[in-house]
Amino acid sequence: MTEDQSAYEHPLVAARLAKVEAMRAAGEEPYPVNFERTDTAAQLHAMYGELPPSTDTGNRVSVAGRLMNTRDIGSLVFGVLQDGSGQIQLFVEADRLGDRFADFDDLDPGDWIGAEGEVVTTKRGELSVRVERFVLLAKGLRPLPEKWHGLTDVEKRHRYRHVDLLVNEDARMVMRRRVDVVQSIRKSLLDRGYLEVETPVLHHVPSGGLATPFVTHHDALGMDMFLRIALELHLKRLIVGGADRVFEIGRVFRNEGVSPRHNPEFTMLELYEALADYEDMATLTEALVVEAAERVLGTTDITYDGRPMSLKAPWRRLDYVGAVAEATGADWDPAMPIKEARKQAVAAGVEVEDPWGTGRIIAEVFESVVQDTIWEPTFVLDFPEEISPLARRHRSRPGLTERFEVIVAGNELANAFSELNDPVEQRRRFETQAAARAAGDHEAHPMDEDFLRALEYGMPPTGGMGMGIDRLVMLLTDQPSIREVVLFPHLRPE
RNA sequence: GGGUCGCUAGCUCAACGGCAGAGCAGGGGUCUCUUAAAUCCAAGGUUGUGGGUUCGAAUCCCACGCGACCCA
Repeated sequence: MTEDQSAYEHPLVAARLAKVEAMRAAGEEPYPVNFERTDTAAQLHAMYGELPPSTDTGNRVSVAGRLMNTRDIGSLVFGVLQDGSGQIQLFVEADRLGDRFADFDDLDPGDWIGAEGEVVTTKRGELSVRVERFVLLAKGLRPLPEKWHGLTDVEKRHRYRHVDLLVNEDARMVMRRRVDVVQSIRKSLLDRGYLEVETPVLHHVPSGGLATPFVTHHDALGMDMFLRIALELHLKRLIVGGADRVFEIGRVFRNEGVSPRHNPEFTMLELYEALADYEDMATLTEALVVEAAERVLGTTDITYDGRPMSLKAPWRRLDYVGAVAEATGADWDPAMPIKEARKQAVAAGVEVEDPWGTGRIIAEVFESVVQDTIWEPTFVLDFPEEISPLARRHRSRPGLTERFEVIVAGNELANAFSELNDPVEQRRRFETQAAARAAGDHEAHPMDEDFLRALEYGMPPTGGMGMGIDRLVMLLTDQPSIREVVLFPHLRPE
């Protein structure tokens, strides 16, 4: 069945193909060009909420969708029709259909049909369309999964998402909520005067983040290019160009391992606001998440992985270095000698690599001993400069930057800075990163002269924030894996 | 990259060294009020792939493929 060549020879497919050929032989088209629908399933249910049993409404409608199941009672058949809005029962009587009744009986689960008839309720009270006429809209050649259990094999659900969506209500719910979350964020930002923009996916320098890029090649230009790992530097160019508030919701690509929390391509929101700092970004980040939860779920009290969680603002605040100090019972300072930092890290059970400075070591200790302990959304504030090459120095704390991450359920949800806008300082940071890169750190930020040139024209004080949309959707749909919230997750070919 | 587990009919699952089975779907019947309809009959398999052990392998061993989870 999985081999395309032999699929048509499979008895279950061959039987359906034979029906197609029989229809054509009888002068009927199994894949007609169109069908006029008057109502969807959801519209009918909304229109006739609570009718008593055995009601004839006198309303003649036409509906269209996939026939999911039939219950054949001799000269009476009940069908379940599923369209994009929901399901509606078809009530099919031999008396009413005449010669065509046998043809209805010949339909298979999975076939697309259009049906016309009066809206009625059955003796049991089920809202139905009492079919007077029907037409096959598209023959399904492959059998549907089992009607009760549906498709449960995770690999098949992801590989054949179209089947997953048509038989699993949960899959449809997750897709719907993802769409609603993105719409909510877009609305929240548009309402605040942000402009939605699109920036290049193909980059000359894989900049704006610390990650390994995918490399591709431009034939005509004869040069390698990189799929973007972040949206940051082009959006900042737009702030230089005079935009006050911009955002982009776009796909970024990171050439790293696949895990329940990482897909090689994922969706990022990034936004930049002139004359704002990271405190403004914190307020905005809370608002975006709260508004999405309220619009999509109607509440900020959610359950994730079996545990309750409140998304209500204000969120807890935690000092980054302070949290590491508390968790390890040792004093930490980004200015402390690397030797000492290394010793304390080892004491905390963290392995240290040679090119790392104190800031990077603190970051590793944070991820190892603090991050997993955070459940409800928490701002972790003031990151070491070494691991924050695009964030401005903290206005009062040496060695630190004005940067926070939002950690939820042990995962990074968002990352924001008061942006570094001093081009000379930015150049110095890039040079430091380039040195780390030369020393073997493949995820250090590369030099980006083109961006520096933009900064040299003057970027106003700016706040910026990036958020992982997939992770937000995971939270709001209570899904443990990113593969459940990405419609078509990465899989090796069969 | 390492470890553990999984892969049997279209789908959901049994059988765990001794004749590969069931339910649903599909085929043929009965039934005008079903909601996973009920019911009778018949059919459906290279047990992920390739080796090996054995009188005998879905089952034990090895390799490979794909996936899940954990670790790096």
